Amino acid sequence: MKARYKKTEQIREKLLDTAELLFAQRGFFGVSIRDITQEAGVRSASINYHFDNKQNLFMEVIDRRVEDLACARLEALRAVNLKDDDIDKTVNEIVQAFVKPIIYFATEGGAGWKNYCVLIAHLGVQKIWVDNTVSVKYDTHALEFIEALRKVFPDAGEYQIQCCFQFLLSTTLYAVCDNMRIDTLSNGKFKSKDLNEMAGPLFKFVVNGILGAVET
Amino acid sequence: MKARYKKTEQIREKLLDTAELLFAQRGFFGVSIRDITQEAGVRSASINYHFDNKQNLFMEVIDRRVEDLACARLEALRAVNLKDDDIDKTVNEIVQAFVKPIIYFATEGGAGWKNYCVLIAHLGVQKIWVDNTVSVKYDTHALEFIEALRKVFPDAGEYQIQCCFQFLLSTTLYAVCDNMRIDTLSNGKFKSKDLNEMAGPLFKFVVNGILGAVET
DNA sequence: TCAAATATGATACAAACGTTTCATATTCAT
DNA sequence: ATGAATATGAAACGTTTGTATCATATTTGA
Repeated sequence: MKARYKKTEQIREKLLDTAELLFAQRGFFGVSIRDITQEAGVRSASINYHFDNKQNLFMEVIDRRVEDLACARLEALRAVNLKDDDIDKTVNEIVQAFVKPIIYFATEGGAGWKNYCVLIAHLGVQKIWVDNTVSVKYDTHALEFIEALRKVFPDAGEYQIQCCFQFLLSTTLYAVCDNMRIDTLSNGKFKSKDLNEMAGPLFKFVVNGILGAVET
Repeated sequence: MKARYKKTEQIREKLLDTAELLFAQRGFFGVSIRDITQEAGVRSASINYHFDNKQNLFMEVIDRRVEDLACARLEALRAVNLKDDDIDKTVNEIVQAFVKPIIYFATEGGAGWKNYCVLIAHLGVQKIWVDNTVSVKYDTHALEFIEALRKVFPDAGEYQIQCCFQFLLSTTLYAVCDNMRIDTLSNGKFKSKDLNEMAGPLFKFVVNGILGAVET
């Protein structure tokens, strides 16, 4: 680990913020090192100096927030009483433990978090990024949620459980991806920015969906 | 419209197939013209000759199948009796009208269709592509599905209806994106390739989800 | 069959790419 | 205050990018 001056930390943060924004908008290949450095107002060699190379900068962008999100989710999940007899309530709590943290960060965490959520939403549907980043960083905490679902539905098929988690994941990711599709489809009547407003319908949808999908 | 020789059609198809495959794997910016022409075994100037430029080739890749998918969906949707009193059944038919065609094409339509589905799944979560391609090509038929849902749930809020369509869409797109996440999360026990196997749980999930989300 | 239309192959272009270099300037523990 | 460690600025590296050129070859309707 390279020793650092105080000011360096600020430049690294600035570069991470800018990269996060641009990667979220156009993806890894759609953004050049000069795009990032120009937007951040630093020299173009900065990224190679501070992060070695572009790929590594990308990894650090992902890494920077992965812990916060995973921890918030797991903390919420561990507060759920999986042995409760009220299955509807338990499923609801599991779903909320998964969804609420990311919605919270996306809406209240500042611009950085917002961009980060958009970014991982789009990484999640691309095999190359799932292999190289998403799976590596998120699988362990994803497995805890799958485990929780299994405990709630001991009689359900393993495949049904896996599917339910995938459906929960896809609905959540698409909700935070900020593609503004709902804006155009509703003729501007509704804004995809209003993530908190969507939380209600989303919970109902996923909870009822899971309860329906594990039915034997 | 430029007149064409017979053989040209074959080269254009070959280029579209190859571009479709590579764009699906790495996205628009992750693929160069030389990547495509090399893989297709033609000279690198071919794309500019046959398609003017890279962006236009991309558009033609999208265009090539958009009609087939939209038509299959709308045909199925129009066969649904929206006035039926059995709401569960009607919702199920609407969902099937939306999901079945894309699953059919992705599994039985050959490699080209498979790649195409992966591609549009990943375009759907990126604002730049939603704006420039997805919305342009798919909004009209999406609106018909939203309209159908509204007819089935005349008392539901407009926002709930919009959300339901978004949830239906996200679950469907993620299912066909072929990111193989379920393979790693299940330790290889289940394969995301088995789209037909997932169709059952998916229908149950989405139908029950919608019924739950529109509840007032 | 022949002339006009269209496709090919090889090559070239300027611009943008990620990365490296290196002398100079700044920082910080001592 | 000093010296070793670290950061900066400007320039350049060799590739790769998307696109254009143009003489030659092929295809086609007449």
